[in-house]
Amino acid sequence: MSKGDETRERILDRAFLMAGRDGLEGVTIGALADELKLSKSGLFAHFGSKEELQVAVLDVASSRFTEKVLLPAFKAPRGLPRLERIFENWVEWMTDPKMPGGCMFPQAIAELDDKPGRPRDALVESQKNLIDALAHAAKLAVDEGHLKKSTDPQQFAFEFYGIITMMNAWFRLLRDKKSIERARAAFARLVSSYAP
Amino acid sequence: MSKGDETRERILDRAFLMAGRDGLEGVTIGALADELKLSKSGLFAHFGSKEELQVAVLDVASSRFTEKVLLPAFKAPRGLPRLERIFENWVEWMTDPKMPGGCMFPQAIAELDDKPGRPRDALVESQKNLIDALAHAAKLAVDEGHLKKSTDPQQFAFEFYGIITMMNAWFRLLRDKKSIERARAAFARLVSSYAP
DNA sequence: TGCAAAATCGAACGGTCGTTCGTAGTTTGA
DNA sequence: TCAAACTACGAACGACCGTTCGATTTTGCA
Repeated sequence: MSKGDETRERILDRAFLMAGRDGLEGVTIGALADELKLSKSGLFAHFGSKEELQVAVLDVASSRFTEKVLLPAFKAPRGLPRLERIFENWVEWMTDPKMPGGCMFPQAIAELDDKPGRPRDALVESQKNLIDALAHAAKLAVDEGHLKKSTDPQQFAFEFYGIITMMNAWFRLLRDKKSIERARAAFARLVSSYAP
Repeated sequence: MSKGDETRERILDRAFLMAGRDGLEGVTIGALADELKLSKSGLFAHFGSKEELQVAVLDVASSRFTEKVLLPAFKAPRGLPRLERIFENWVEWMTDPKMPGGCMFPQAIAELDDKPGRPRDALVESQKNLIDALAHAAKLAVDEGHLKKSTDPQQFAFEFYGIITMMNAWFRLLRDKKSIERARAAFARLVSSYAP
């Protein structure tokens, strides 16, 4: 890997954390350069525009999410066990102390939902992929007979994601660790209400 | 009402809308002054600091929410009918075309959750009040025999709010009108899974 | 080892940010 | 009616924003 690519990775690694704390718009070229002891112009040259930097950060975030939450769950058998693994991995991701500012996606969604552009497009695509992956896992659970036949996988994914989203909001804003147990209870109830 | 108070209301009314579109941090003194054809300094004098302006906007938002979503629901009989009214009022609030940028709370939560200060405190308090109001309405539904006795009202409020939050995210980011129907379906399932 | 290419830098740009201050105009109550 | 209080203004501030550009250093291959 060339020196330039190495630097680029270092930048994105830091930007990824910063985005969780301060939002995508809060990832500032100057602040980023300071933290990494680079010059503003040197850092800037790696991306050419702030918009490209944001897209790159979003790409990093979604590939890390896939790597930490989705892929490991494939080691669990398809169906309910895999859904449960996704859930637990996701909880861990959202509360990971190595990401003190938390996951950047909720913030990015709020920031970009009314702001057309390449970053928004990138976010929409990654969120659609995520939802599809969830719905697919739910479909497998139906096929395995773990969820009842009439289950709408997209609806299941919607409710699944909603529980996680709510947990994150309470956990971050209210600093309420009970939110994790609440989320687990909600997930259990979700699963049982779709039971065959 | 004095002239000054009138101006202050005009400012907050516009700021309220702007915050839904651009976030609390995006409510800029300069942009706000331009839209209202006021001078920056004239507008600024009404609040004394940006932080105070943010607190004022948050206060406006939570009192409008109470007025539009919670209070009208008191006309419905306590218990399930009232919960359903809250839900429908809330859906209307979230998708109100008179608030083109949507509700500012999800954005404010994401923005402020890692940023200590008076705006965060104001937001936390208003969100706690909201949750308590929801939990109280759920408690009444238990008392009325509309939900089973073992129902944890706070847990019910958590899941209720989660459905709304998810609906909002999909509706805003994916521009998916189906999200409203998904939310209604999720709410129905929530209620039925807590049925006595 | 030499040299082109790649990477990084420093200085400067116009713009916008929140904020301060002295001043002018307008409302309001005695 | 008249002065005091209130309201709004314009100009300027230092700080930071993203971005440009030419110079300088570092890298990696022939």
